Amino acid sequence: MFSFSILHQDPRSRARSGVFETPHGILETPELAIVGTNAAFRGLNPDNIPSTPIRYAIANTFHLLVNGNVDKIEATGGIHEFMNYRRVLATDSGGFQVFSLGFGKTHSVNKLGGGNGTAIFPGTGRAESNDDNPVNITEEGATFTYDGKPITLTPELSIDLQHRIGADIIFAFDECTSSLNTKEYTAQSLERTHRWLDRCIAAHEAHRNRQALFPVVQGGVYRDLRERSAAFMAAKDVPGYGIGGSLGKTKEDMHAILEWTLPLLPDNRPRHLLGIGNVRDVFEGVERGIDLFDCVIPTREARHRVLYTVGGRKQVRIGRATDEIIDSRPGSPTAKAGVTWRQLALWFQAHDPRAHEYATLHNIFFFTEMMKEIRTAIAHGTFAELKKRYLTVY
RNA sequence: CCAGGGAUGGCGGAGUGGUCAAUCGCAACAGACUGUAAAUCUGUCGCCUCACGGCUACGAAGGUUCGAAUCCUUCUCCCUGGA
Repeated sequence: MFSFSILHQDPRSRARSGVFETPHGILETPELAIVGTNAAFRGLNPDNIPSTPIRYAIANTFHLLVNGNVDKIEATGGIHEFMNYRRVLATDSGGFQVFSLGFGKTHSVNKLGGGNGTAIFPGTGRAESNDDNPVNITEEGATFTYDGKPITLTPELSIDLQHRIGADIIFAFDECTSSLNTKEYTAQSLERTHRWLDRCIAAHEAHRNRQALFPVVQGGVYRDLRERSAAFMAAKDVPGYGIGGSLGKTKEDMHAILEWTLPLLPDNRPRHLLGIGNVRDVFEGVERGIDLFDCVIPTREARHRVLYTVGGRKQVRIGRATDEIIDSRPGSPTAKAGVTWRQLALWFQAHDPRAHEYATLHNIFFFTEMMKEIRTAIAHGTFAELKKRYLTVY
């Protein structure tokens, strides 16, 4: 169970394609997980999930917990059954929420960039201390205030919840740091995340044949911390790895982080770059040896009327709409249903749920096709050409 | 025909003598979004100008006033009751 085989290695980069065996079938890599935080893909009618080309999905332990879904999932016989999705599925540990509902919230930072500017919630700007963090992080775990009530997530609880949820791949409970944190804080956090990892591994021992536990490399933008973290995790007997945390303020930062850490991880294990990416980042990640990704972009931007096409990102606007089918390639959901740019724009205008449905189906199709092309290109030794082709418009 | 009510920028709908080119919502337009606090958020949104500023505007025409989307008169149209 959970064996990973590399099928093709790109001769000109660290890109590789492979297969990861799981209880819900083989996961061909590289692949991008579609995010279904609360055991549902936002915008999609659950009835459509089986006919979707999704081969990898990720849900979220924290959100499933606070929404009262863990018990329901357990009662249904697991998350695959619960969400009517029978392929490979992961759950995030809730570690990202330690950041996104805590420091990230008060300082309007995301895991990329330097805070503010792109964040939608007004923040207080730069802060060096962690004192005003609404999430209280201690050695034991992290305490959130949710609906006025405290909720404490510990490594043991996160793992137990993830057992009950039943995804194929689960992530260790970690703290995701941001670029606003100091190196001192990042180092402390990193050490704590390492101690948490040992607790996660211990809590998971009895389930290791049923679910794959991936530790998450942290260390922010600091080379020595990243290397320390990667080395610490590489020494663990685990079926795969996550790369998480602050990936810096620029693309170069993210590339450097990958170049520092990936060579330190066992080559014969899949590496999942958490929360990334857009088209460009997927190519840059694959080129540096990333096998798995997950990102809200395909689904979120679809709801925000951005569609991904072979010609680049395009916003759905009635003023630019044509009577062309959105994507006429084989397997395209908009081709199958005959959805034109104009039709989709009219649905958005009327707040018709089909707008979200087809925009989301389309973006999922686009990213799924792109990942397929990446795998094929790696097999044929043409990854560099494919990357170049995509990056002229992305 | 009588009695009421109403006509505001693409639409809905505030405003009821000056601080009104006119709150707000929708639509439109230009964007943002990277382990989902996100069907969200930011900006523009009468015309001319980079801007200062100018011009035309609140059904129509007159009038009162230093000043009117706001008050008065007449007209046009719409809605609700009653004949």
